[in-house]
Amino acid sequence: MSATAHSRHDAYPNVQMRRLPVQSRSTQTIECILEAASRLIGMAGRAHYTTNAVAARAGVSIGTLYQYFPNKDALTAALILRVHERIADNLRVVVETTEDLDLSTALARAIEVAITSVGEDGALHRALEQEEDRLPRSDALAAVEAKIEALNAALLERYLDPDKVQGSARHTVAMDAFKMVRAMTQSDAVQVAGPLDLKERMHRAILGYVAPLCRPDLVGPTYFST
Amino acid sequence: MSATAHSRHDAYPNVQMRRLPVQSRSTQTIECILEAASRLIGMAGRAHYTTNAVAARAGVSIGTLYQYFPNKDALTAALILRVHERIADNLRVVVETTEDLDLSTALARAIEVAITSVGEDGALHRALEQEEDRLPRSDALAAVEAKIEALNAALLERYLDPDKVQGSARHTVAMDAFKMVRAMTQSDAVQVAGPLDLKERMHRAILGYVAPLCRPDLVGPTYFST
Amino acid sequence: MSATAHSRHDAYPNVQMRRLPVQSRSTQTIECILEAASRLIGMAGRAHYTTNAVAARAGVSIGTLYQYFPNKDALTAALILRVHERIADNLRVVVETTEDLDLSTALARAIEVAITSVGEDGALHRALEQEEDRLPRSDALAAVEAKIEALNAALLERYLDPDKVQGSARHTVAMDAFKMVRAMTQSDAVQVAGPLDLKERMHRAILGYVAPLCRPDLVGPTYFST
Amino acid sequence: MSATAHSRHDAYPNVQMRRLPVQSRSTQTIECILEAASRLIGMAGRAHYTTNAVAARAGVSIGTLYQYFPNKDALTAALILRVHERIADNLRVVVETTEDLDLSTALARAIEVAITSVGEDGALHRALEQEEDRLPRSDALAAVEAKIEALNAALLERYLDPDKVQGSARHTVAMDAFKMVRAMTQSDAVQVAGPLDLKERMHRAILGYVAPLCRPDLVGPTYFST
DNA sequence: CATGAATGAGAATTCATTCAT
DNA sequence: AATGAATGAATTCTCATTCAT
Repeated sequence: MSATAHSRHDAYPNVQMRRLPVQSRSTQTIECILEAASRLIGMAGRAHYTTNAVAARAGVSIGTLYQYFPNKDALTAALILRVHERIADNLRVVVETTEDLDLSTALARAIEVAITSVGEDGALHRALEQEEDRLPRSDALAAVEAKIEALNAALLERYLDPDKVQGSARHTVAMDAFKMVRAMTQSDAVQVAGPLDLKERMHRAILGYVAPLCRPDLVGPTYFST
Repeated sequence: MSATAHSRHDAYPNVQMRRLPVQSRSTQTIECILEAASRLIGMAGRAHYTTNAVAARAGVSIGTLYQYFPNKDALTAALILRVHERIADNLRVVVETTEDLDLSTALARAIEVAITSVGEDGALHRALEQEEDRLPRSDALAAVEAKIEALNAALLERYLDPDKVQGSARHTVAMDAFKMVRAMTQSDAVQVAGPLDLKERMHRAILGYVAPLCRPDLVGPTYFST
Repeated sequence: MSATAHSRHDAYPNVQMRRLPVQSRSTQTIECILEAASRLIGMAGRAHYTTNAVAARAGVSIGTLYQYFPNKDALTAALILRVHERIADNLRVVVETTEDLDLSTALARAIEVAITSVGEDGALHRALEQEEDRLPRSDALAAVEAKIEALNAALLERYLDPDKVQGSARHTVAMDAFKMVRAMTQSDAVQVAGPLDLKERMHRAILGYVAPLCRPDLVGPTYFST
Repeated sequence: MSATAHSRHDAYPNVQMRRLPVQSRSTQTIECILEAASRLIGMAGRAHYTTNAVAARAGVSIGTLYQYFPNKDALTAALILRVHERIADNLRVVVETTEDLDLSTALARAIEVAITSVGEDGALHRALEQEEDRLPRSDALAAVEAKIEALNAALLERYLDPDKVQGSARHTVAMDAFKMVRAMTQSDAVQVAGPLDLKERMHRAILGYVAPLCRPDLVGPTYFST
């Protein structure tokens, strides 16, 4: 191999897809492969995430998989992109449906969506995060991540108090909130229920961080003054 | 080769150390191995974390490594244990040195310690977290984790308001705070500096979450009332 | 795989041996592997020259092969080196034993040696020549080739007429003669016997080329004047 | 997939073309495919000579390629045949245009033609030679080779002295000369220029071999008598 | 006839683990 | 105890070939 054969430790693995799906059959095949990959990396742990296993689970031959993805990393990268696209989609919905709400209520909705979406494939998210570090950031991924950041910023934009946070710090705060949601959602603590369930705890945490930086009149009910 | 040679995918890998170090030379050898493993898993990424590489880097033969660790997972488990012990040590110091401080000041100190310690081996922490999911939780690890939880609880115990949080929820809140620290520390946002630097953002976040659950007279300065 | 996994088409494959044989057991293992590789590439054709086949034929496991050779190209390069070393050895003997002979007799001896040596592994030589083009020229190989050129030059040096060939052309002529021997020896024509057997034809060819460039008094009997 | 899908290592690969081109469009397609194959095997090295690459380069689908060639070996065989046909064509021209010249001049012309033709696709020639060993000799190829041998023989026929070479040895000598030309032309020494350029060296070599076997009155100027 | 998606045997290579010395 | 050569199952990836459309 050339560039090829065993490129597991390559500094810059090629992460682009090999063949763009033009016909509907191809699109479906690719979807099957990604779905299989998702399940394997999410359920069984990295060790079972092998290209052969993915192909088998997708019901296609290993050769077909490599027709679309030049190497395993490209498949993983496609998976990462897909997950981010779903996050962006969810965020977009949240942004659109919270335009007229106060901060507290808006956050409650955002958290609800986050919990639901991560509940579906939390293990996948955790597993992919590690891979993300190692893989080169494709343009497509960078674009989606930019969109996510923009959506996050848009979500908080209306509430942030210009006197307390300015410029890029606005984005930083928005991303902090986003990361807190991700972290708490994925954490083992998810299972814990009871008088203080995850949703309320997350609401308290995010609101506690963000509210003091926002315009008081748009915050809504908080946990402070009591 | 026997059927058991490759235990990579075994359901329950043996995670116990093979031989407890009784002599000082052994202890030193083990320390070398763990140190080498730390560096490899932390710096180069999981892909370069191989038993042969660890042995080479530790300056011992692969046979010697297997003298002390029955398999790779046992080595990884030892690494995880070690990291947790360090966290516990750090926490203990924080607990002891914040006994008489108000919540705000105590958290500031805790955050400082966390940032420093993770700054030293953050990549290691991230990499190990994934392994942790897969490996069986050894008694030793469970004990250290219990200690960490206890220390966290102790840290907040004095401040939490019994009217607002009761029973096990106290632990949950403490661990939430701990996890928020871990998550924010390890996140890429670390690099961001400026008017709102990481330390202050973390302080805001944790305090925002915890303060409303505490006795107001012990909280100290917050970001709310402004 | 790192740079590794499948490097078949790499522009610059690593061709160095991985571990130099220090113990006698290792030396023997390497020798076995090279011998097996020789036979496979020589007898069966490139298609059967696979690392697994080589290991099997050498009676070692595939892992052992890769302990010494980082990839297939390195094995091939070692083979090429070995073949050239043998050529150099043969040449050295010829040079030493023809010091006092006339050109015609010296060439006859050289041709005899060449026919014998190539007769042993002519197919190997042909197969390796192609690989040689593709592989990077290691320092070791360059050194042996330089030695071969020097020996060839030394062989002819005494006979060449300074008035007819000067400077580097002397080397060129020597190498031409050498290549003619190689080419004719390896050619299918080898089988042809009869009134004009291979040995005589080669003698005629080389002598016909070289003699006119040599000092007449040192040439000895030729085929011309008749 | 059927057991016969991979015929790579078959003892006797089918080397016949599947469909004789009767229409001009087919002829053109075949020509495109062969041209693409030529370039790939010649320029990029055997490793890039794959059926898919050939089809892509030829601008046809892989299915179309297999319409005309039952397998890869058949394509290679067609390539070999084509190269030999070109050699035969060149030889024919040389024979026809040297009828009335003396040996020395005729050889000079032949060498010139050889250098030119090999200069065009020398790498291709070298690469194909190896394949030739492995593939079964088709009737068509045997015929062209016979024609080449006949042309070579014809080229020398007039000059050879019946007293010095008889019968089949005449052919042997002719082919020796031909092979020497091929070998020297393809060798690395090609690049060397200077007082003794390739053309002169080849002339010296062939003439040195052949002239002593020829009728002195037809030889022309040689390098001997000096 | 042409297309190109799909196939899968097989090749290269890695790495956890064993065991003779 | 320590060493490190040897092992081989498992993994990634290629490419000749088929066949439904």
